Amino acid sequence: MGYQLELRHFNYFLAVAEELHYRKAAEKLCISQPGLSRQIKQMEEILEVKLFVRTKKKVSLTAAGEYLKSEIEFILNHLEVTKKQLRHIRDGNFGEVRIGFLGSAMQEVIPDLLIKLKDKFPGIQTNLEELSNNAQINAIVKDKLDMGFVRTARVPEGLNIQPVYTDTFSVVLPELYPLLTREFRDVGQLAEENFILFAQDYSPLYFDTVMSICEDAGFTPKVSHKSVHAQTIFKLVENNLGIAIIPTSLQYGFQMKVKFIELKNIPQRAVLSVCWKEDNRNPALRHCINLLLNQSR
Amino acid sequence: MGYQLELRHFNYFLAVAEELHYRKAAEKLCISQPGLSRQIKQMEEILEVKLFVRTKKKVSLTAAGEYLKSEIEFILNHLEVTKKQLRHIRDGNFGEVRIGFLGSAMQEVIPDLLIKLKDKFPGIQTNLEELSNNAQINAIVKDKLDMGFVRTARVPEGLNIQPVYTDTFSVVLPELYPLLTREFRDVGQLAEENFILFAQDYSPLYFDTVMSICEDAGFTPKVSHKSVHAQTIFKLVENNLGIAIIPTSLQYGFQMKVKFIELKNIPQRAVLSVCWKEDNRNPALRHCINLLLNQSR
DNA sequence: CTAATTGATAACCCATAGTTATTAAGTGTG
DNA sequence: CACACTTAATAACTATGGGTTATCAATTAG
Repeated sequence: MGYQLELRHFNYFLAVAEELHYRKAAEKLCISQPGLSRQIKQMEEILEVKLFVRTKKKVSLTAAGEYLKSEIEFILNHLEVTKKQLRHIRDGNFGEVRIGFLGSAMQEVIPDLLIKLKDKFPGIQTNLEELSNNAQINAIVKDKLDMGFVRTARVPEGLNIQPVYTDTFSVVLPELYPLLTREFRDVGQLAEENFILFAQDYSPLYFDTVMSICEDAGFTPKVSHKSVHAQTIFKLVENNLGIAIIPTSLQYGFQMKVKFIELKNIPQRAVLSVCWKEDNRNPALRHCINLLLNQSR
Repeated sequence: MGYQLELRHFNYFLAVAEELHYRKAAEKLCISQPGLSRQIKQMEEILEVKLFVRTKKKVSLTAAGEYLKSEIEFILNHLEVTKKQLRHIRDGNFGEVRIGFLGSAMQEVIPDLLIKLKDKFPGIQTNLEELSNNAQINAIVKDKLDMGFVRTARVPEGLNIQPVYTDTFSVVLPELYPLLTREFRDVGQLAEENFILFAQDYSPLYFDTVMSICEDAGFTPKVSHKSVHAQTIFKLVENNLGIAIIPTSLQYGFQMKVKFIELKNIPQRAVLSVCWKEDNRNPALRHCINLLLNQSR
């Protein structure tokens, strides 16, 4: 009767909603099954809404339960972030920003940002994680990440995206490849080679752009290998397994027996963008974004 | 110890944060003061963060407490909205949309929307509230309102705005005013009259637009009265206390002894826009916005 | 000084979360 | 169909800890 909804109910509800099995959920929560049953029942009474359908050995969510699940996930995650921020504030820090990035952002943009952050906002903690374009965007939507460095043109509704670094492309050739830089005119000369590219699902935009570079030069490349790490690509090139086209800045920081020819005369550019959720409540994020966008102009 | 944060703590914390006085807060919560003291202390232990400073008869929030207050307010409000939505889903309804509006939106746009909603989504409940531009925008930012009908050009970051109805302006004159419609050429003829306008802080854009209409006609109007209700303005005009310039559609629905002359030949238009929060999680809102934006094109 | 605030502490009580034991109902096998 | 073996719900009990009252220490006001 005069009961009150509590966070405990939320955790119990989520466990059942995930397992769709009272005993298993109770085990996961380290409580007994009847206790769990009663709490869920109580929750339904408090909310005056049926959340689960128990029928013939099967537990399933009602429409309302489905909706509640996503909202509770949102609230509990928000709470976790808040707790973390609280500790940062207590320690005299301003907050934490969780940053996702593609490996290629580590060459220029991220070190720059970190140095400027340390200078202007020494209190802001950073938490870096290397992820694919899609993984970053999903994490940002779910508030698991505050911002991401991606190579993509379109993002879901509710996300903002701004270019922060524009790069030419370069061809990567084995060190002893019989073509001198001064003899190089355009990519068409490499039409017969095998190409090694970043995997399409890792960065669809990159993939399409490289294809368009080749098409502009009048051929369709034979793609022999796909990889997600620059190092792997360079290694393959070094071993004469093919050639590659990559964003120019990626060449720095590797010691490989390969040579680079920058494609200055084509219109395509590799654009690295920063992406964040419009309504992210993390105040430290705003400072980061401002630093990034002002420095690049 | 192995204590756990609960919603109860949130409500207690908010009461103390608002009253800044344990006894008064305890009274408001209908519990005893020692109980409240203990719960707050426990909360600080769980979070490992001091939330209040108790010093010499005065209770005040720490920086962390200040931050937590705003986050808890956000979470509890979100929870209330979720509960309401749950009941709508249970009742076979799709959800509830809380709509704010300026009085002038009630003539055309809102009745239209409500009829279409009833037709296409009979399950969506609406909750209408007449508010000023600013009050609406603040409420939308704080998730107290899902959408608003405003006359303004700029909105804070995170809000979307789209025009839904464009209107000419009309001059409002007393019924017996010695100027026939066919004699009317431009507003300049009314340069010597007193003007009655909507209050500037009620709708800054309207105010500026009317000023620009007069300036284009080569004079600066003498503003004698400001009001927030169309009815009041008409009443003042009826009693020869001045003349007005209003969005044309406002004239419908009133029985007043005034006449209207539409200003068809000036470029200014009164634009009514719909405004909503980009990341609003209310699924019913999307349907509303889609209905609105499709119908107006 | 005394009186009247304030929030914190201590000791107690009882509501209720969580327990164990059991039941009812469903599923599947031979 | 009887059988074992699930499942979640129910009943009765236990004990944690939220809320209570009584009191204290500290500050402020007169």
